Amino acid sequence: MTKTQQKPKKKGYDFTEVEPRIMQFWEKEKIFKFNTTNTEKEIFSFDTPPPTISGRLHMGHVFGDAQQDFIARYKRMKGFNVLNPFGTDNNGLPTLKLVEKEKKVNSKDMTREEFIELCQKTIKEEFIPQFLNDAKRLGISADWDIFYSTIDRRSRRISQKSFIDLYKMGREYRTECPSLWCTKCQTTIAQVELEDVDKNTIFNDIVFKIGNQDLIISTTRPELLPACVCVFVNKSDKRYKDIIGKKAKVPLFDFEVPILTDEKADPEKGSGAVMCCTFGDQTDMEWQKEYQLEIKEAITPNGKMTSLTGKYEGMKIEEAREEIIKDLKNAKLLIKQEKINHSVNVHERCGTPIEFINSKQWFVKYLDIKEDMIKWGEKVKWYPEYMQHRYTNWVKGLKWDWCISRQIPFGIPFPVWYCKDCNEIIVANEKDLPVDPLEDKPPIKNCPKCNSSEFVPEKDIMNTWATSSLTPEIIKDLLKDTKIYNKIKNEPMSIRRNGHDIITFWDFNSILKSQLHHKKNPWNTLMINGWMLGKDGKKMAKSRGNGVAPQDTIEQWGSDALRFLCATSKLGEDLSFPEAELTAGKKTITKLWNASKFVFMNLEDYNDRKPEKLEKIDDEFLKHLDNLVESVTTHFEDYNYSYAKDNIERFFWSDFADNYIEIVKKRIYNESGDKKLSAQYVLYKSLLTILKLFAPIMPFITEEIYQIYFKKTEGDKSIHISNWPEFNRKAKISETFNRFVEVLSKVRHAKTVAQKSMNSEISLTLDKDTVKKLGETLQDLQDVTNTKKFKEGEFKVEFI
RNA sequence: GGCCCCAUAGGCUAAUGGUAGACCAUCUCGUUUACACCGAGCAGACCCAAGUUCGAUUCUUGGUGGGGCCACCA
Repeated sequence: MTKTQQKPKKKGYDFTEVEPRIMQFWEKEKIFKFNTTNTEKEIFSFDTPPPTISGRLHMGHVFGDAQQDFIARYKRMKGFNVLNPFGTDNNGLPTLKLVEKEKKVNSKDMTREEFIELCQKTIKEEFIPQFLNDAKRLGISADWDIFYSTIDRRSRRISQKSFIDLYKMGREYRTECPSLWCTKCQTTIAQVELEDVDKNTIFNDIVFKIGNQDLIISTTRPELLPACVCVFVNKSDKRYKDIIGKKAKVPLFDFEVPILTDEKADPEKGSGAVMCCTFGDQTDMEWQKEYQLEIKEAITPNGKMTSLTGKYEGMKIEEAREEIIKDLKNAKLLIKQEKINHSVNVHERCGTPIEFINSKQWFVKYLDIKEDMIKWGEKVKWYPEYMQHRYTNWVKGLKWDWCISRQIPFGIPFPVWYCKDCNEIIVANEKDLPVDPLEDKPPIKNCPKCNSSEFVPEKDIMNTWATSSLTPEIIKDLLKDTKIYNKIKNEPMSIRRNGHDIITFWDFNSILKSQLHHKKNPWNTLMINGWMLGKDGKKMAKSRGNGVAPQDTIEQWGSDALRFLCATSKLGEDLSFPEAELTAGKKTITKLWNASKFVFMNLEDYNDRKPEKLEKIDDEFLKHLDNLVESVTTHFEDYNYSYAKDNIERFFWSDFADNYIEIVKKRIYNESGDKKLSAQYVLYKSLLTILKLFAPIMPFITEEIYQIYFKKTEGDKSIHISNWPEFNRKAKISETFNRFVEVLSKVRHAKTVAQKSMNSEISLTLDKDTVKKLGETLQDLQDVTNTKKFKEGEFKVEFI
């Protein structure tokens, strides 16, 4: 191959070279560093839900993170001292599963300490660096030095302290009660971790005997027969009038249960008679409480039948169900089977139907303060506003206190021991935190109640949200040794941004904890983002194959283009991955590059001077620019990044590139002195303004252009810490500019219709009124339309 | 069953009590002092019904469709 055949050097904008370089520049120069010594500057702080690291950054992260970053960059340019920390969530089940899979280990074969160590090591070395790199590559402007993990020492300490404080406040209690239980994960789960799944099942009509009389009971769960404690019928149900108060014999198990009445027994459903087992479902539990029914446990925590079930003991739930059905058939006690489809509550992580298992669990008590919780939600500024309904509806629907204990080996332990003799609860001293009761000794030698010296450690760990709900505390604690700490420690953070799917998780729990601890909300504002859906309008999922990997998109289109796409939909709304926006974004980037190149080609003799007097059309254009700045600023203030983007984009393409540049071309080429200088001044100023307005959305291209052309004259190290453009509220737009553009487009139309080129020479006739309106700008109009002969009269375009 | 959001051209979206503005795609024409990742231009849309109104895409109610949350689910 000869030298002449070498690949020609790319002359356009090459994001593959620019973006990684700019990314390194930001990091090296610490452009996004939170100033911890300047206590004067107003702070704008972000509390972001830390992503669970279970692989690489995905589109879901990108969509929300990008939207937050638009705001972070805007606020920074607005002059705020922006606190934009970054955290990762890795103290829960997903991390446990990930590490077990990745390291091919079983957590049960290891001590808790060993496993936690392995988790932290694996996550820290193998997952977090890659994840953070992806986030940096997207241009997330976080201060990477302010970093936490929800399992690190600090988080463990804060989480345990929160537990102890709430316990001392009387907000936490431990009790034996039926809890939502996953027999696969072998842990209690919270209401919010449930998912509905439609399942095909069989509705069985089973015969109970009342003396010689048959009573038909319909059930989907015959395996719970041994746990049956009574039968309910509806008072109004005439069929069963005579049997109320009598006893019914449970088939196969031959024990008798009373027949009671309750409004919840629906005569329309099944036979109208329902068996109550403790605990088959939530209604059973409510009945148990209401009627003080005996508690019978048919299922063990690992999903097997108990000794109560006699010959079925040790079978799995499904096996026992099949066996019992078989035995009922043989005994001729099963008279009908009907296939039905009903929805079942399952554990969202593993899909296992949940059971209610009686066990000792820790709870945060909050059902008594529902009214307060609703009020606290009202004090937050919600963007968009309607998202508050989701919070309020959730609080209104709460039926359980918050069960915060989990029976998994990995997580933050309860800082609790129990007296072996009297069960007295011993909590750790605050100064010893974090502790692991399995390893550490209790803070006292003898039980204060019974003087016993033997203690049993609590081996459960706390639910991950018990910790994640404390991220504002964790973030503040990271800054404990800095000058700025006093300024932030008692103030709510400025904003939390997260997806609408976790309003009931993080937002709710965070508000609750902050209010209980400090009687204050954790932040002033909530910014709720929607989801990035697949191209088919459905949630991106591996199983659907509609996922798009951000790494691929960035490689092919660049981060700016991907961010541009993320700015398409309104705040809070879901977006079906609009591939066309990548094209639009890329075009805009190229156009910015070329327009800048053009502007500076013509500014070589400019030297940053301001003309004595601006040409009329230039002055008018600046007023338009002023209006643009005003509207874009307003939109960003309301977190309406999509409107902001739309406004800038339109102005840049249409007003600036297609019109203004064309208008001043001739003047710049042919004139000198103020006439030329006026155009140069406005080109410089308007291009800089456009770049600044675009900077929050497309940080890389705007930084590159700034560095090449503007840095020398403007002086700021980076466009992202330069000042946001000011606007003049008095900028009233006269009719001149609009009339000018109107005539221009009419001439262009005429040329198109005549199939002439845009710079074909013409003879132009304009009416008197238009000429008057155009005033001094007439010459510019003649230049841009390439008018060689001009006269007054009825509008006409003639070709020469 | 209760609640929330959405419904505009082929796709994605905007504004508005007086019938709608972009962008992508299509089509036509043009193209050399920034840009064929270009320019100019044509064509194309307010889910249905009732009500309020001089007038509704916009407000109200109901319906239909899509998304979500909650409850029920023997």
